[in-house]
Amino acid sequence: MFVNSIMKTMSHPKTITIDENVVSCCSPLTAIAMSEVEAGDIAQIFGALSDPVRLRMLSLVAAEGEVCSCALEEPLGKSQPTISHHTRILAEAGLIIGEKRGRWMWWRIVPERLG
Amino acid sequence: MFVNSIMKTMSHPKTITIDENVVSCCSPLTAIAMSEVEAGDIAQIFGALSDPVRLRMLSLVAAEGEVCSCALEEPLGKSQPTISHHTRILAEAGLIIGEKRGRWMWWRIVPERLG
DNA sequence: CCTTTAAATTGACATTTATCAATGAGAAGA
DNA sequence: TCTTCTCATTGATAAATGTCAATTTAAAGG
Repeated sequence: MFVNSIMKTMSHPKTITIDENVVSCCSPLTAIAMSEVEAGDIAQIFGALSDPVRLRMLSLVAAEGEVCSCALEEPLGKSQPTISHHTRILAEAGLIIGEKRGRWMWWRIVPERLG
Repeated sequence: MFVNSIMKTMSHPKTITIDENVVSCCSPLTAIAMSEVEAGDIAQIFGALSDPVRLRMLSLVAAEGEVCSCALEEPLGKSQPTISHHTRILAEAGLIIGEKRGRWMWWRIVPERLG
């Protein structure tokens, strides 16, 4: 239910029709793993989503539509530098985008990424 | 494109109709963040997916249908204890399931989780 | 039993990560 | 210009993570 989309980037199942009795468990695999580069790219996105504070942050930004950095400190119970740290990680993963207006930094989700 | 499914577990956007001029950027948010418990649960799943080795491992298991632990060492270039470590994390996140047959541990994906 | 084999566990270590206090940089207003 | 305010950056620290060598556990087969 959760990870549907990611698996589409992986190779498709292959039905192996070789005689099961002959193939020992440790014979080389017929499939080739996802490339290291691709795996690293995708892992970065999942890494951004692997922290509870960032998930709650995302849920707030998604619910509000647009949120100022300073408004996130109180509901998340984290210091200003920590909020800045997490917004940066989400932004670097392309999940949110920020716009500075005057003194304030406004964040919103990137819909193509978080649909 | 990647994270569609997760966002459905987050609160829905609310249209705020309060006078924009009055609301300063740091007034309290109207939305409530995802609970810490829920965020922790989801973060665990994303955490399992946030490592390149585990993503490549998943791609191999998905492609082969069923893979023995020992068959993963060579294509992933990791030691036996490291493979065991990663299969355990994927299994604890409910993404794969293992079955011991004789000496061998066979892994397959949990389709309801990775569909 | 004893040996062999596959996997899990333990212990150690280097790297990464989350956090905050302190400081720096840029914008707005008096 | 001077002060205030918001955010970013730096530095420090504790905790978590990925990795492997060594050991233990468990299953098969003499």
